Formats: sequence, structure tokens, C-alpha cells
Amino acid sequence: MNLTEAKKQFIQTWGTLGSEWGINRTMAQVHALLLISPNALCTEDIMEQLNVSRGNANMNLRELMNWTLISKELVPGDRKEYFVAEKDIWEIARIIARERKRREIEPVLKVLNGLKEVEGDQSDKELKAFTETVNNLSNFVGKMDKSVDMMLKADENWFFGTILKMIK
Amino acid sequence: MNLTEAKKQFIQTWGTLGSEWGINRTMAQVHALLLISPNALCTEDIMEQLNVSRGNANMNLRELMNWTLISKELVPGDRKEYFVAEKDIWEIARIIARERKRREIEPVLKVLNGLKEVEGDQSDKELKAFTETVNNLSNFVGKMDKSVDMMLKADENWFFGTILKMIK
DNA sequence: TTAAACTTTCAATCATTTCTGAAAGTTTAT
DNA sequence: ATAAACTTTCAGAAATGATTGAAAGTTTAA
Repeated sequence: MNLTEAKKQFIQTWGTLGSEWGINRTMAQVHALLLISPNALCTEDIMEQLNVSRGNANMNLRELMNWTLISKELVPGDRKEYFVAEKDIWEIARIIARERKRREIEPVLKVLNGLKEVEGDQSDKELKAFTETVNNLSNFVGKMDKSVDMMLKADENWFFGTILKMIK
Repeated sequence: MNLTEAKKQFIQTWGTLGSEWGINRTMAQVHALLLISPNALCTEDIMEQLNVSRGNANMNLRELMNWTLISKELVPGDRKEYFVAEKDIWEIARIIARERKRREIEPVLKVLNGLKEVEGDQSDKELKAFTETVNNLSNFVGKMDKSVDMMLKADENWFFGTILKMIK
């Protein structure tokens, strides 16, 4: 396979994965494009290579900046803004884990903890089933949350080293 | 808060989380409803409680069956089909991990491994950046895959015990 | 200043996904 | 056999999410 075809496939695959994960397809594609680009790209480059509009490119670049997955790079003597992606995969994984924790795990944990305080007759079958599920879930999601915290502080080799050793 | 309100909030929260994870909102809501229900529910019950059409209820029940998150339960002397959810949270987590691994991780890994074989001049900056990213990613995704395998075989207490011990 | 270069916004449009509900299909009891 | 009870399907409608592109906004250089 040649490079052009391979790039196309990589960008397409990353885009699909993104949308399966609730991330805008174009955002994932822009990220993919920057990930494999040896130098910084400007908005025009991205519009061209991905065939998207200026507005779309701008919005998704901004969102990637929000996630801190990419950053601006100034090219001396050029007024345009250029963008580069963080290339370290472990760092990328940590950024994604951090963002998803913040946006998904934490709010759910909050709701679940609130729901523990539902009041009523504890001999009611309905209520019993409800509180039991909520307690179990809140316990589980709490552990997940702590696990992510741990991962956020960890070094890659140590993390996978320990995890993968568990299987032996 | 009373039970009715709490149930509503639980179902709504679970639905939102689902759609952030690329899972159909109604599917997640049906799952939530069955999770907190002490007894099996039939299609009618679900249509009523979630205000969805018969077609929608049917399709999402089927999909939950596919995931093996719920199962049919026959009530003697009744022709209707009733559904119950798996209640064990660790088991649920494993089912979800298994499905997502199969649908998301494995296909991506396959593509990434294919992309390692891109041919061309290795002194080309573009190609070098591409292969480096692909190799790093494939390495990382491979480790994630193995970690999920490990989790699928593990016992909950041991798994979180080990993970959470790492933080100390 | 001012005008060129560049970035951002947002109403309208387009694309995709989800949902509806009536009709077709299936099963069961008699 | 048949009709009632129940389940599944699927074409079209609705809802949601993504994208466009032109206009407004901002920055910079001279």
C-alpha cells in the first residue's frame, strides 16, 4: 500500500472510532491528520486535505484545543495559525481519560450519590431494588473513577507492566 | 426525593451516558428501567413507562438481548414475553467491555497492523512520521486489548484490589 | 488610519440516526 | 382450521447532529 492510500485509511478509521465513542467524526479526522503530519498544518491545509468547510475546520480545531490534544504553533514571518498534535500516545490517552472522566464519570457519580437518598418504605420491593442497584452502581463507578485517577498519575510502562503482569 | 422522581432521573442519566458512549439512548433507558425493576417487564410495560412505540421497544430489547445484558423470562400461564436484566454490575461491565472490544478495539487493531506495511522511501519525512505514529498506536491499542482480556477473566475484588493498590 | 490577511460566528441546509405505527408475520389455544 | 394474542418488520416521519459559507469580527503591517 502506498502512503496516500494508507493515510486515507488511517484518517477514516480514526474518524469511525471517534464517532463510536461519541466524538465528532470530523474532530477525530482532524486529529488523525495532525497525528501523522510531521509538520504543523494551518486551517487551509485541513480544509483541503479533509474536504471540509472553513467553519467546520475552525470549530473542530477549537474543540481539539479545548481537549489540549493539539496546540497552536507560530511560524515566524507568517500570520496564519498552525496546529500541531501531541504525539505521545500515552499522553494522548491520559488527556482523553481525563476529559471523559470529567464529562462523563463525574456527573454520573454525582447523580448516583444523590439518588442514594431517595426516601420511602424500605419494605417496598420497588424501592429495595432501586436502592440496591443504585448503591452497587455508585460503588462500581466510584472504583472506576479512582482507577482513572490512578492511571492519570501513572507512568505508562509501570501501568501496563502491572496490568499485564496480572494475567500471568 | 421520592421513588418515582428518582427512577425518572436514573433512567434519564443512564440514557445520557449511553448516548455519550455511542449507545442508543432508548436502549440505555430500557436497560436502566430493567436494572431497577424487581420483576420482569413485558414490551407493553416498557412502552408505557418510557413512552416509546412498540417498534422502538422491540428493537432495543432485541439489541439488549444481543449484548446479553437482558434475557427473556417466561411467566407460566402467560403468552407474553417478559424481560429481566442481569443485575450483577461486574458482570454487566464485563459484557460491555467484551462487546466494545469486539466492535471497536479489534477492528482498529486489524487496520493499524495492516497500515504497518505501507511501502515507500523511509527517508521521506511524511512516511517516517506516519509509520512512527501507526507503530506507537498499534502498540498502545494492543496493550489495551490485552488489558481488556485480562479484565474479562478477572474477579472483581481482585481486579480493583490490585488496581487500586497501585495508587498507594 | 486603513486595508489586507486571517479567524470566528451562526442561520440555514444537509446528513444521519432514531422512532413511529400500521401491517405482516408468528404462535398458541381451542 | 381459525382466531386471538402476541411479536416483528419497515417505509416514512421526526429528531438530532454536523456542515456550509458568507458576513462579521479581529489583528497586523505599513
